Amino acid sequence: MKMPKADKDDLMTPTPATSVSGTPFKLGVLDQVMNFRMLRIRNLLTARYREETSKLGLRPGSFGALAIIEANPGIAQIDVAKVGGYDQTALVCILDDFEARGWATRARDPSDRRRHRVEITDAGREALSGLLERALQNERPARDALDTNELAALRNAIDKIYTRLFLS
Amino acid sequence: MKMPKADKDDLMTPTPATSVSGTPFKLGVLDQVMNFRMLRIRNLLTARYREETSKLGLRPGSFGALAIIEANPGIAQIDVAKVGGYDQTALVCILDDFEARGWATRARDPSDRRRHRVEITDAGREALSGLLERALQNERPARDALDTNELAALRNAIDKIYTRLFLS
DNA sequence: TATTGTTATACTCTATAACTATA
DNA sequence: TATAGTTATAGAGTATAACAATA
Repeated sequence: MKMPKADKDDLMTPTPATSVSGTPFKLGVLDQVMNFRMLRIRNLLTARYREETSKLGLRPGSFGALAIIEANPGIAQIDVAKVGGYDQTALVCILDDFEARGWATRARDPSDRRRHRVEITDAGREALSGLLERALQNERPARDALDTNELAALRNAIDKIYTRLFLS
Repeated sequence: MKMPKADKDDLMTPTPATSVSGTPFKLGVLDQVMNFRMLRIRNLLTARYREETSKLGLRPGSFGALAIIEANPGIAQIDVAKVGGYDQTALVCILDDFEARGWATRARDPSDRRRHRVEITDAGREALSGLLERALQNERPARDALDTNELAALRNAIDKIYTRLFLS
């Protein structure tokens, strides 16, 4: 049976066998898949963070939405959805929650009354600051695994990929 | 209001503003969060692949499970779950599906009759080959965005982080 | 007619607990 | 008593369609 091989396969040396209760297991062809490698560390990075924020009753994506609202005063809901990659209907729940917490306000746009201008409040900014701190603290171990050059290289590679994928 | 800053912040130059229908929007503090950057490209990478495989009736994780079974002949279900990071009950459905398709077999382990030894079939290997090809084809644009050195640096950084996170 | 926001709904994924058979 | 596998079920997340208000 023939298995396809990744391009530049020589760069893709196998991941150390995953050890479960002393016995080593292999990942097989998954070693060739870059997306799988990224998935694993993302799952590890996100698990604890999700656990913490869900205790606060926050939906996944709340942090991102709040950050986008803070950075773009008066942005319309639909643009928050587009920028953050959310479903528009999911945002309705998130913003209902933000209003209930006093983190953001909705107001009709006078120049286009279909639109709701969304603004962050001072309480929202304070909450955002706390959420950012948690997020940074959460990925601290990942950052600390790399030296300055390695971190810069990772950042460079990720942004190059994003630019390529997003613009094509 | 004070916002916390990421360590090594100087390396984290802002992402180019995301343009939606001509208007540029900012990502604000999200620029500092490495996990957010990785999330965005992973979502882009996975979207099309998920779409294709779900048309085939495959559950998310089927590719990974099949690869692990292929690489570890006779592995027990619970070890597939541990290695791949799956919920054990989710694996039951995945393996039921594999058996129905003739991709894998389950058999009692004579030395411990609680365990099911899982083996891939020739048809399963063929299916795995096709899934791998799709996965590699899917991330081709991401690989092509990087030169040889950049790809090696990305791989190095990801594996260093994984090793650190997994062993701590 | 198209767009923004909303509601309702259905479908999927995940997590939990309970059950069996084996050790 | 603990483990491997299974089943059933409830909860959360996501996606879809339909609707009201506005352009």
